[in-house]
Amino acid sequence: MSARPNRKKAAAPAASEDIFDLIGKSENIREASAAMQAMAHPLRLKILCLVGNQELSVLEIVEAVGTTQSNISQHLAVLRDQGILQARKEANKVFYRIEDPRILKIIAITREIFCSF
Amino acid sequence: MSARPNRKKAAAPAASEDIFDLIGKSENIREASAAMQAMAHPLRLKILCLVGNQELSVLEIVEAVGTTQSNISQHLAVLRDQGILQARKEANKVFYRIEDPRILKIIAITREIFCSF
DNA sequence: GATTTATATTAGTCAAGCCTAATATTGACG
DNA sequence: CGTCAATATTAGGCTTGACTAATATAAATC
Repeated sequence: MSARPNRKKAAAPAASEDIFDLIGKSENIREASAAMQAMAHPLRLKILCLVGNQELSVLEIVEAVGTTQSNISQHLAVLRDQGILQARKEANKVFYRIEDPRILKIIAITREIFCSF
Repeated sequence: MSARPNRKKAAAPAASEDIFDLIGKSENIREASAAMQAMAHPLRLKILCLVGNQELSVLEIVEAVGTTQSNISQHLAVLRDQGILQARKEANKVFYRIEDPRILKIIAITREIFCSF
């Protein structure tokens, strides 16, 4: 077991810019990175798992997640600004949901991978 | 359009601990969060996309990604410590690969979602 | 219109993450 | 054994992120 198994072609082109055309534009990387970074925080991930395909008010999220209202509000803002969560205001309350099916898919797979059920 | 559409049951149990049994143990959240956080950095995401299901040496990664060797080495260490990348040393060189099919799946889906091809 | 309820915003502090530069390790080869 | 090549590690400064506490907005209710 010393002969470098499983090696495919190296994909190391002369100009280092070419790589972007193979693995995606750097813009794509930025975008994906930003979205993942927004989702990766433990509280925000908990919020996303909690919301799922429902629609929850801020208060419900605060009570379920268990931290300050201010803290939750700031995390919701991050997710909202990234376009991951959508907000709907009704009278006094604001309801959050995940509109983008791609986000739902990512969360579903994350669950599938990291949770036992 | 004012009557709160798409609302399912609120999933807001009395004891706030119960939530963990519904959306996953807090341990799962931590684990998933850590893995996502490791993958979310733009350079690290680029590394992961570049490696894919190949096996690349550090030098190849450095040249393709385009930053300092030290910088790459540190990012590789983060991914290695998280168990996302596996290293194999052969003589002078170290080859990195993604062993876990779950990680490959996440990357594939991330690509599918954020890249146009 | 004053108070209460629900949410958002701001400011300040503290910790964490990232990059650069320099140095250390490890193996190959003369 | 000394040098080169490949990779890893450490230290330093700097920027960013997160939480707390306090304050602001906005709508409902009395």
